[in-house]
Amino acid sequence: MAAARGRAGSATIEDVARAAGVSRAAVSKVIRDAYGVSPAMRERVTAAIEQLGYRPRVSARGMRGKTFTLGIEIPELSNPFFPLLLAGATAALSGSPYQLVIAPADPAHHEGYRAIQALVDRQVDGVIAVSPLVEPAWLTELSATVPVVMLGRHDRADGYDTVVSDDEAGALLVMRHLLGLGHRDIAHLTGESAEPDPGSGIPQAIRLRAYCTAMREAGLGDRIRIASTPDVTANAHRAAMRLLAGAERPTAIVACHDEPALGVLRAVADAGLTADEVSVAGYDGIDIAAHPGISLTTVRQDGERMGRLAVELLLERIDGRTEPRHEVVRPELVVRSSTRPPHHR
Amino acid sequence: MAAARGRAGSATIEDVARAAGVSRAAVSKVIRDAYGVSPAMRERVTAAIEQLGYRPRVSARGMRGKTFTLGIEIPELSNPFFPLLLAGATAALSGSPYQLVIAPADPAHHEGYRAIQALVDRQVDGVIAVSPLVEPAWLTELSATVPVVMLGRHDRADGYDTVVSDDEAGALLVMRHLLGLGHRDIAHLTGESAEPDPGSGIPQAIRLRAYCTAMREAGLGDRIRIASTPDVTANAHRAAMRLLAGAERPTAIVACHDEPALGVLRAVADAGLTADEVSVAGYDGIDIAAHPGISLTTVRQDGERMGRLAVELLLERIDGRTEPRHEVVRPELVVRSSTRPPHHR
DNA sequence: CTGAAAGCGCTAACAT
DNA sequence: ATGTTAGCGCTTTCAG
Repeated sequence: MAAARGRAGSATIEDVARAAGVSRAAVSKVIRDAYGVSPAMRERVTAAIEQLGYRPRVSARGMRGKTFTLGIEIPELSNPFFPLLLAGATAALSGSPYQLVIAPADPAHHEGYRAIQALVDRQVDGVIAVSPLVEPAWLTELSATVPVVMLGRHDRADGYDTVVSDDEAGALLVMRHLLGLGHRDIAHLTGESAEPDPGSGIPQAIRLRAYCTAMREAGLGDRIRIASTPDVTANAHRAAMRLLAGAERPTAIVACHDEPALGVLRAVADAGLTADEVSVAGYDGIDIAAHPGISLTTVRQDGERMGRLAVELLLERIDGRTEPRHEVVRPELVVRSSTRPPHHR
Repeated sequence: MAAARGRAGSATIEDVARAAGVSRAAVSKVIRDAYGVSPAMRERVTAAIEQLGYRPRVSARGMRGKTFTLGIEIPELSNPFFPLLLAGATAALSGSPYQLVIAPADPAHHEGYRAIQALVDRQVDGVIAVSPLVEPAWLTELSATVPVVMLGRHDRADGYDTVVSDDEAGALLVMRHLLGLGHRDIAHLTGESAEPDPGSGIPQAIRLRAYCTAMREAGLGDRIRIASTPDVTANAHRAAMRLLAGAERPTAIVACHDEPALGVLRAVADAGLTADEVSVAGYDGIDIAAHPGISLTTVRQDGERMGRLAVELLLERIDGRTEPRHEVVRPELVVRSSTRPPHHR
C-alpha cells in the first residue's frame, strides 16, 4: 500500500523521468527490468516511482506490446463448478505478472461471442473460453489473432488448445454403478442443447450418448428414457415431477449436472418418495452434494485442475508454442446415499 | 457474427478510412456516432467496417478517453451470494455500451488492493469493490482518480458511494424470531474479523453487535455466546461441533452467513441431533437454503438489487455526479424448518 | 460536412 | 550505460 504522494494515478513515465533526472527510456527499462541499467540509476528511478505513486498505464503499454492480462469468459457464474475453474486459474497465475479478468456471459443470449470479443477488444494476451456454445470455426478464426484455450468442449481444432473432462468415461461410471445396483429403468435428464446434435462436442451430448450406449449394452435399449428441457437447471424440478408422475416411473434418474439433480431430489421429496424408490445421480461434484441433507451421488470433475491446466496451456501459447495441445482429465465417481438398490415392488 | 474478411483484429481505423475513401476522423465519428456525418458517408464507412471486420482497440481509445469498461473486484467467487450481485450488475449494464470485467481477489492475502489496483491500471471507467477489508481511507484516495462504489460496507466516506444491506435490521429479524420461539440459549458463529473491531463497517461486525444487543435487551446478556474462527466458511463445522459438545449446549445457533450455517447443520446431524434440539439460522438467502434437504431459516439479501444499484450509482458518477450517495436495501426474514421452538428437557 | 494534425503514455530500435 | 526518437491506434481540436 505504498502511499501515493501526488494525485494517485496522475503521474506518467515522463514525470518519473523528470523527477529522477533521467530519460523515459531509462524508467521504462527499470519497470520492465530490461537489460542495461546501473544499480545507481535503478535506485533513483525506483525512489521516484515510489514517491510519485507512479503506475504504468496498461492501455498505453498495450499499444506497443502486451497487456499482461488474461481473459476468461464464463457463462452463468451461479453454477458452482465455475468458481473452481477460476480458483485453479488464479492459483496458476499467482506470482506471474499476469492478471486474470473475467467477462460474464449470459448463455441465454448468445453472449459468449460478445463477451469473448469484448475481451479481445481490450487487448488481452490470451483468452480462455468456457462457453459450450461458441462455434469451433469462430474460435479457430479468433485464434489467428490471439491465443485461445477452450474449456469443456470435445471438438478439437488446430488453432487452439482444449481442456476437457472425459465425459464419456464419467457418464459410464454412473451408469455402471446404477446398473450394478440392479436398476433397469434409468431415465436421463438433460438440457435441450444436448439433444439435436449428438455428435457435437458439448459435454451434455457426450454424456447423453454414453447413457444410451450403456443402456443398450445392458440390453435395455427399449427402456431408454430421455427428458430434455431448455434451461435444465431452472426446469429440472418440473421435468422430474413429470417423470415421477408418469405411468412407468423410473427407479433411477441421472441428471446431466448436479444443479439439476438438486431439482430432481426436490421433486422426489415433493412426490412423497425416497431414495429407496427413486435413486438420483448428478454430475460435477459440487460441494453441497456432500452435505448430509443432500448426499448426492455424483461424478466429480477436478475443476481446479482444469482451470490450472487452461492457464498453463495459454501461457505456453503466449510463450510461442504452436502445436495444439488437448488435455483430458479423468473424472471420478462419488457414491452417496441418493443412489440405492432398486426397491422391488 | 459478422464475418471478418481480413485477418481478424488486424484492421485499424486507418484501413477503414482508406477502404471507405475518407479520413480517419470521419471513421471515428461514425463509430462514436458523433455529430456531423452525412448519411452517405456513414453508409460507406459502415460498409467498410463490416467488410474489414474492423474492431476499435479499446486500449487505443483509452489513451484519449474512456474504455467503456467497469471493473468489479470480488473476493471468493465460491460464495453463492456474489453471483447474484454480478447478475444484477450485468443486467443493469445490458444495452449500455459498458462492459463489466471481474477481478477475482483472494481475501486471504490482502488481495483486494491488488485486484482493484489491477483494474485501475487497466483504465476502467469505474470500480465496484466488494472487499470488506480494503480501508476506507485508501478508497477515498482512489476515488479522486476514478469513480468508486463500495458494496457491503457500512462506513461512509464522501469520495465514494456505498450500497449496503441493513445488517442490523436483518440480524434483529432472526433474533426476534428465535426469541419469539422461546429460545434463550442462542449462540452466534462468526468470522474472526468481526470480533476485534465491533465499530468497523464490516457486515459481520454489525450483525454480531445486533446479536449482543438483542440478547441483552431480552435480559439474556449473561448467555451471550460467541464462537469466532478464522475462515468461518471452512471451519464452521468444527466450531459448531465444539459448541454442541460443550456442557451448556445452546438451543439455537445463528451463523453470520448461510455457508457456515450449512456447516453447522452438518455438525448438528453429525452429533446425532435434530432441529428439535438445536435450531440453526443463516444469513444471505442462498438458493440451496430452500432445498427440502436443507430447509434453512435465513435472512435474504437482495443481491441482484444491490448489484444493480451499484452499477447505477457508478454510471451516475461517471456521468458527473459529485455528491455521495449511500443506498441501503432491506433484508427479509425467511423462516424454514431449521428453526423450531426449543425442546424442553 | 469533412480532413489534417497534434498528441495520449508507453516501448523499442537506434544512436551516443 | 544512457538518451533520442519514432510510432502503436485512437480521439479531438481546428481549419477548410
